[in-house]
Amino acid sequence: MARNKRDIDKEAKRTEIVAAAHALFIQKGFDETTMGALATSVGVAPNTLYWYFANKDELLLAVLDSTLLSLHRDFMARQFSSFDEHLFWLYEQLLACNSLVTTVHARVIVSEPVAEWHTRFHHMLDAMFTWLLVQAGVAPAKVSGWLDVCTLTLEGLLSHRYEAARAQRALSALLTEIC
Amino acid sequence: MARNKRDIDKEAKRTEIVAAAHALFIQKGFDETTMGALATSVGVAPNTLYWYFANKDELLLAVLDSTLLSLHRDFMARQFSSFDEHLFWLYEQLLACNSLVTTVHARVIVSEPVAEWHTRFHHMLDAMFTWLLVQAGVAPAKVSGWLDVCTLTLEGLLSHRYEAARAQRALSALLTEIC
DNA sequence: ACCTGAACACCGTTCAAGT
DNA sequence: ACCTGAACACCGTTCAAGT
Repeated sequence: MARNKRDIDKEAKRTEIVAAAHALFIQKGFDETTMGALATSVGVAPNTLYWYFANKDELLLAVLDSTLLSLHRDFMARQFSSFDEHLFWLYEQLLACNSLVTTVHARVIVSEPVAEWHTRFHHMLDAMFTWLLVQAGVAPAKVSGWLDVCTLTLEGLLSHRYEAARAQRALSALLTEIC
Repeated sequence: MARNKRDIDKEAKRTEIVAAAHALFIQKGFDETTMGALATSVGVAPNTLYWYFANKDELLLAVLDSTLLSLHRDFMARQFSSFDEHLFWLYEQLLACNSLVTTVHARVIVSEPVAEWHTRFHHMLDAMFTWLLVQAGVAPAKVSGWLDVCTLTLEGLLSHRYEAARAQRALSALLTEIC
């Protein structure tokens, strides 16, 4: 996309803003991060942010996309020996940005673009779980029934911030029963 | 609690406000319901609400409590022939106020009283599911492992507003495997 | 005791103006 | 093209004043 130096600079600035927003959204939360605070963290006037992003929700979408992209990158760079290891790794990764999960669910109701992103995200999760379950030897006919249980349990564990031990126990209960 | 006429009037007014807030929170959502809109809906000045409730979160807590109370009342007035029927009934009841579920999860992070209410609510759900699972003949040793899976799946189905058929399928997958 | 008008602090966003 | 100061609309909340 970025053709000339000007485009590259603009892209770099966008990336810088998204990085700062990512840090603040996770540290303070989306609602608690004001555009003013984000602006000072980047060293710019609040309204300057609106030259790069139409509004706060588009900024959220950019943060979500970049988070998912780096998650995917890390995933590809790893080898997993078992279904368990795979699932727990994913759990730990997502736990680091669990406040984003809650934020998405809150904004889905009021923002159409966020709702679309949320749908796409779940399609991705579904595809991943289907692959994992089939890989683990679950009969394809039974997969569809378990899909939502797996996804929702995982998401619930994140948004409720359960201690690692409890999350482990719940995921284990699921796994031993399915496989 | 209400001793004399004055207390009764005050309690009645509080109940009226809570009822109006309940309707608006469910119809429009918590964030999208301004104190001003709620005030006009009750026919009073916005700041009058602060004579009855310290802030918007306390109003939310009152709505949550009243919702839970009437749910409990309805529950007691019913007979359930099976675990399935019981669970689906609960699902349908909670679906009617699913936006409150999302709101609670969003406010838990920032409001201590809401966090306490949320903890109490999950204790209640845990107790209920334990009772149901034992009733259904699940070995007590296995109950604790399934508890969180049941709770989180139920909550996830609500907050994601899945169509009835899909929710039915997920809950059925859980039930047939557990029992 | 109960209610209100006016005001405050804050926040997302816009706009006209600068370079 | 990129950035800013000033302003706008809105919202939760407070406060002094009314009855």
